[in-house]
Amino acid sequence: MNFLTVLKSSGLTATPQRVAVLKELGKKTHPTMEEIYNGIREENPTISLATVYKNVHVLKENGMVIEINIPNGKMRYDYLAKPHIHIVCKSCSYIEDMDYDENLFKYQNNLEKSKNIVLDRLDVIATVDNCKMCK
Amino acid sequence: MNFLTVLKSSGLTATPQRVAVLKELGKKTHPTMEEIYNGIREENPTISLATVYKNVHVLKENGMVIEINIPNGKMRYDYLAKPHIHIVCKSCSYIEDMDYDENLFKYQNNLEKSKNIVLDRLDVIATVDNCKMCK
DNA sequence: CTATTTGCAAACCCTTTGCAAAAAT
DNA sequence: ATTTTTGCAAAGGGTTTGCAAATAG
Repeated sequence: MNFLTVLKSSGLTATPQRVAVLKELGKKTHPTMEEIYNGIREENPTISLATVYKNVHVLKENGMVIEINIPNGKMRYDYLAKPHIHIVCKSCSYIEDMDYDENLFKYQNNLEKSKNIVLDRLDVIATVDNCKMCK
Repeated sequence: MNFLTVLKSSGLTATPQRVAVLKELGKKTHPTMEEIYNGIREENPTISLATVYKNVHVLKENGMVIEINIPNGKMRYDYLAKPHIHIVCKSCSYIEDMDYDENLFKYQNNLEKSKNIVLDRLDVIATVDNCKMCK
């Protein structure tokens, strides 16, 4: 997967910093801004945090990245996700991805029909008190 | 509904400020901290914003209030809600409540069974680009 | 050559905290 | 009398912004 090409074909300016942000988002799952920043700095120590913020937002506005709003936590970002839900552990903040299932699609369809609206997104965050990743 | 009694029967200290916060949350739907604060100040001009924050968190920890994490917006709070989802307009931030339906209950049950977990909450936020409240 | 992006530092906004005085039980 | 809460002001933490220099197209 060529991140530079992905950017150009979306009509975005392909600076090394922007490529690095996209690459970093393709690497980790659900990183915070700080994690993206620190990840990039290993190879590109001169990038600034402000540039990471600006680029993540550009990618978000262009539909390449989604924002995950975790209760009691920092904002997290996800690259090119097909619709899925997030299971968040309240103890350790570990995030697990889960696919949509038939019932969720039905729910969305019923909602759109009954209210005569088109949903932009349907974000589902399930929280659990503990998970298998907890110490 | 007697808010003072509600507090005492939960074992909480019933200060006038805490009663006022609970009363305000019972009045408005999905207020922000600032809106709760300003609402209370009409009748109780000496309350401080810090006190509102502290009390909302006490109420949240005692299960009387839930937190609604809207994309690109301020945190909002909701009094004693039976499970429902929120439809948020991206243009004007208007929030509409919707009941769970059968499919959503099925989704939650399947999820809990298939992963052998018990969910603390299942938060669903649907976003739309425009709504009937938009100017 | 023009438009966009970068990086820095400062500003911003919401939220939390420390602490002494006040109030609740 | 003891414990909890209040209110203030200061600090904190994440995010955004203004702007001149650098880079992309």
